[in-house]
Amino acid sequence: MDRNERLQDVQTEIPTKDISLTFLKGMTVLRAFDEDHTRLTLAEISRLTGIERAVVRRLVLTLVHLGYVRKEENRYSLTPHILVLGGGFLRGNQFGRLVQPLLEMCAHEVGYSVGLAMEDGSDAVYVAQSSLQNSRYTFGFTVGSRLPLLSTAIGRMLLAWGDPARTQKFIETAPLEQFTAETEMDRARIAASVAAIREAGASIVHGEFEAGATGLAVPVGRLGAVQGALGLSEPKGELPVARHAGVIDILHRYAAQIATVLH
Amino acid sequence: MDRNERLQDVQTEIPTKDISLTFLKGMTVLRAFDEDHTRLTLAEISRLTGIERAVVRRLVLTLVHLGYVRKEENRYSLTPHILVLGGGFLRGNQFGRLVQPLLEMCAHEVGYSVGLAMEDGSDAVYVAQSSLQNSRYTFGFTVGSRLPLLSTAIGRMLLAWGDPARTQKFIETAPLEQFTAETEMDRARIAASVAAIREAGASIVHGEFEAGATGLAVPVGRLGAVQGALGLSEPKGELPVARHAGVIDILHRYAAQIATVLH
DNA sequence: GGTGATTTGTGCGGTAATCGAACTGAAAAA
DNA sequence: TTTTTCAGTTCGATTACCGCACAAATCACC
Repeated sequence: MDRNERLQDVQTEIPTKDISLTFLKGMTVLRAFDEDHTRLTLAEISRLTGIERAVVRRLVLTLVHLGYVRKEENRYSLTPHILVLGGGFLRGNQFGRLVQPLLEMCAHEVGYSVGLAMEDGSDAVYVAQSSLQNSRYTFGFTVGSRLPLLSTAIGRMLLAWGDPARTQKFIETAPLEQFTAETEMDRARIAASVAAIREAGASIVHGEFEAGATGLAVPVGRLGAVQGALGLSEPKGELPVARHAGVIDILHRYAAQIATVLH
Repeated sequence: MDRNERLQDVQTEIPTKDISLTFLKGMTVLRAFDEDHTRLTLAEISRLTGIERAVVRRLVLTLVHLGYVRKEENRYSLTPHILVLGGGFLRGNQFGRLVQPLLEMCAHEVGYSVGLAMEDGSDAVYVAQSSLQNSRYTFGFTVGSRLPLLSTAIGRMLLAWGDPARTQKFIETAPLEQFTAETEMDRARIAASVAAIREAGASIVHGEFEAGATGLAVPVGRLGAVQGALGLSEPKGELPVARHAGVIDILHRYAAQIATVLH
C-alpha cells in the first residue's frame, strides 16, 4: 500500500521542467514490478501506477520489446535481463573483482555474513554481500535490498558519517516506521544514538528492524564523505557483547581496504 | 564499439507498433551506463546512443529526478538505486532466501565458487553466485554479468536443455566471437558439443572464454523447460579430470533442489 | 591573450507521437 | 444466465516532444 501510493505520486506531482513525462511513466511501470508483485496484468499495473491502461499497455510492450519483461498468458513479469542494468554499475565500481573478495575474507574472519550498503535517498541499499558457507540460514537480503536508515545499524552508521546538516534534517522529518516492539520511535533518542555512533566510529543496534537480531556496522570512507557502511547481522543474540569490540576491529580493518578500492 | 552499435540500432530500427519511442530512448540512455562507461557527459551519451543531445539531456534529467543517476560536475553516473530494480526480481523469485543458501552449501561441498545463470536473449546472465571465503581470487563476475551462450559451459548447458529448434537456429546464426585461441569457431562442432552435453546431462568446456579456465555446468529444470544452469569455473586447471564426475554429481543434487525452489 | 573546439543550457515553432475515451470480444466470476 | 474484469484496437484531439539554432561557459593549445 505504502509503495503503491509512492508510485501514484509520480502522476500528480508537479512536473519539474525538462522532465520527460513519457519516460517517467515508463519507469513507474517498471518499478511496479517488485518483491510483492512479480506477475502482473495490465489492469493491475494501471491501478498500481495510476496510469491509463492503454498507456500502460504500450509502455509494457516497449519493455517486452527490450527484453526486460516477458508475457506469459496475460500476466507480465520481469526477466533476468533487468539485472544487467545493475551489473554495469557493480562491475564499473569494481565490486565484483575487488570488493567481493574482501567481503568474503572479512566474513571468514568474523564468522558472520557481512554486507556493504550505500545510501540511496531515504534508504540504504545493499551493493555487495558475502555469506556463510555452512549455514542454512539467511536473512533473505540480496544485492538491491533496501534497509531503513533510521532503524538499522548500517543505516545509522551512514547517517552518522554523512553530511551533518542533511542527517539532522533527515532524523527530524523522515517518515518513521515501527518494525518491531523495540523500534525506537523517539526522534530525539535516535539523534542521540547517531551522535554516539559518530563518536564511537561504529554502530550497534539491537532488534529495531528484525526482532531479536543485532546489527553491527562501521563506516567506509572519511567522515562527511561516507561511501558506504560495512556491517553484519547476527540473528539470535549468540554473539556475546564481549566480542563486539573484536568484531568491530576486524570490520574497521576491511572497511579501510574497501575505501581505498572504491577510488 | 560493439555495444555502442547495438545502442544505435534502437534509433534506426523500424518501430514495431505500440512501442513508446520516448520510453525506448530513455532506456537506451540508461543502458549507455555500463561497465566501461561509468561517468558520462551529455555529449558522450548523445554520441553513444545516437540520440539528439537536447533529448538526452531531458531524459538524463528525468533519471536524476528519479534517483537513478547523479550529477557530479558535468558528468553523470549511476547511483546504487539502479540495483533496487533487480532486487525486486531477485527476492520475488526467492533467490535471497532459498537459492542463495543452497549455492553456499554447494560451493562448500565442491570446494569452488558456484554460480546460477539464466538465459537472456543471446546471453546467459548470472542471477546468483556463491563465493570462496578463503581465496583472494575472483573472476570478477557479479549478479548481472553476461556470458556468451556459445562459448561457455553454462551457456551450452542452457542451449542443450532448451527448446531444440531455437537452439539449432541460434547455433547456426548467432554471432560468434573469438575470445581465446581455443574458442571453437566451427558451428558444426559447437552443435556436436551441445548434442553431447544434452546426452550427458552435464557440460564441460575448457578455455574457450577465459584462457586456461575450465567450466562445469549442469541444468536446472526439465529438458525443454530449462530454468537455468548451475556451474563453476576453475581457473588454473588444478581440478583433476578424475574429479569432474564427482563434482558434477554434487551439482546435479543441488540443481534438483534449486529447481523445486524456483516453483 | 587569443582562438577554436569542447561543453551545457535555453527558447520556440512545427509536428509527430502520445494520449484517452469508447467500443469489441473474450474470459472469468457470481 | 448476468456481471465483472480483462486485453486489444481504433481514432480524433492535443500536447508533449523534437530538434534546430543561439548563447554562454570551459578548456586546450598555440
